[in-house]
Amino acid sequence: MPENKDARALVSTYPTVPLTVDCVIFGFDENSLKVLLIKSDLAQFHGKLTLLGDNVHTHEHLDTAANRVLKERTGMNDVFLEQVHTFSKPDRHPGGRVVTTVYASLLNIKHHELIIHDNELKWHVVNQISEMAFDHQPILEVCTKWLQKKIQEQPIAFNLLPVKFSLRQLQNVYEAILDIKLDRRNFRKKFASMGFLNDTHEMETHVTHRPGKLYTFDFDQYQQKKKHFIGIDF
Amino acid sequence: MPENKDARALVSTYPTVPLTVDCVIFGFDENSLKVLLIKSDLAQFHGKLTLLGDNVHTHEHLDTAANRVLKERTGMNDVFLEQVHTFSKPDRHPGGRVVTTVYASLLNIKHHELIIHDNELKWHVVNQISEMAFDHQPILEVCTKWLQKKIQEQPIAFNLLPVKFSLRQLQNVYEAILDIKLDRRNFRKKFASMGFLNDTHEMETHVTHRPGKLYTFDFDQYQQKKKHFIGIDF
DNA sequence: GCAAAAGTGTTGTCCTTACACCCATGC
DNA sequence: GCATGGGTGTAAGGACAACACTTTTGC
Repeated sequence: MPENKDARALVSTYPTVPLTVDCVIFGFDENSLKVLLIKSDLAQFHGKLTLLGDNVHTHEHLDTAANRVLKERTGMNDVFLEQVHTFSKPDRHPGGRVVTTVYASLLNIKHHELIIHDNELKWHVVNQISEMAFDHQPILEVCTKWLQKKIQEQPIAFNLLPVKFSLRQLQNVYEAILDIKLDRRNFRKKFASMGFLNDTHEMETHVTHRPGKLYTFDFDQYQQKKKHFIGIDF
Repeated sequence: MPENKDARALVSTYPTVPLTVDCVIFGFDENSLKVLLIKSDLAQFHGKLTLLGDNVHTHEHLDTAANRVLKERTGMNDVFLEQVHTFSKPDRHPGGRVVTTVYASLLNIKHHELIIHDNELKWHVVNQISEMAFDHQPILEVCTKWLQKKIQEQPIAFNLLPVKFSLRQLQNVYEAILDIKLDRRNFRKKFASMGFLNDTHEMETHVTHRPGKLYTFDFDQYQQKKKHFIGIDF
């Protein structure tokens, strides 16, 4: 039988835990997938790399906290920010029990020159990162896998590119993130047939080869045409 | 410059929050998707339906907590349990700030007769649930969408069925969860061509029509053959 | 004129879809 | 024998994979 408990009294019996958010901010430059990292403050991790994180305020929504961290650490408003997973191994933090919810964000490196350099904030090539503080290395791996799946299902690769981009740049994003080679002709046909790319009638400039056309992504078209049923496939 | 902070001192400055886990336990019976729910203890929600939840212990991994809740509430060990999302709206709980991490689980109703009936633990047809306590209604919607995506990508529909099942039962699972009609012949061809079904050479019994063959799902075959690259498609 | 990448089409294969008839069982 | 769902094949269309040559630019 329900005991008609008082909510506030009940919650006051719950143990409490420090919460943090960590942001995995992906960027793309020089044909490599990069991630924005800082160096740890903590003595235990003497200068090891960490994700951009901070504790969550007492009455703060985690989404809000992630946006706040992104802004505090980089000065930027979010381009795209999504909750990926919550990590809770009891000994994951040397300072005691801390649960962290991880968000991922994608942005264009060139559009967001780094102005804040606290804790040596810098872009790092994802597959050249050797060692990180806390459990941030496995967290980054989870987020990279998340990104690999995501770019195949949703048009978020465009967030990594300038507003106007060439098909080669787009293909580079896919090849770098998925770590595969794609056939150029088939790749172009695929995107042409989708109908989400607008020809700007502009061309690349200052390239040492034949310039390619520049396109923009037509988000409205995508919203109208996007699929809702994919098909059973595993 | 890093300040070489002490980890424990740093964490002690973080605000702390009560954490819970909630389990969305899906089952399938009488051609309907069902979910296991209890009635709320709380005065505010006088008998409204809630997910199976509990607070997280001080040094407990969230995965462990979810498994514990599943066992405490139903007496069962998990069939399949996966973290879906963490919900943190500051006012989501009338007792004050509570953050909850939601896990989803799928199991076969017939294999797990309910022995515990605390808080009127019962199966409810998912699309006939009118009102729930807390934010559990939107949480359930998120999990239902998660399930719709998941059954198209991974062979988890089998967790909802007996070990030996007919193709009709399998198709019913897909049709009920995705809320679509599928062509019977194409459905059968699809699964036949996958090669993950083993013919048991047994038949349905006590059915009022021609009995269908019974199959088992070959998990080893699946592990060997499963795809790793799906293809760009959005 | 040379290097480097852009641009372009066809063919075969496979997967998906649409669709209709006979069969085995319980009653 | 009748109602109910089981079991089966084929043809057309669409998507994907493989593959080579010409064009444009900077230097």
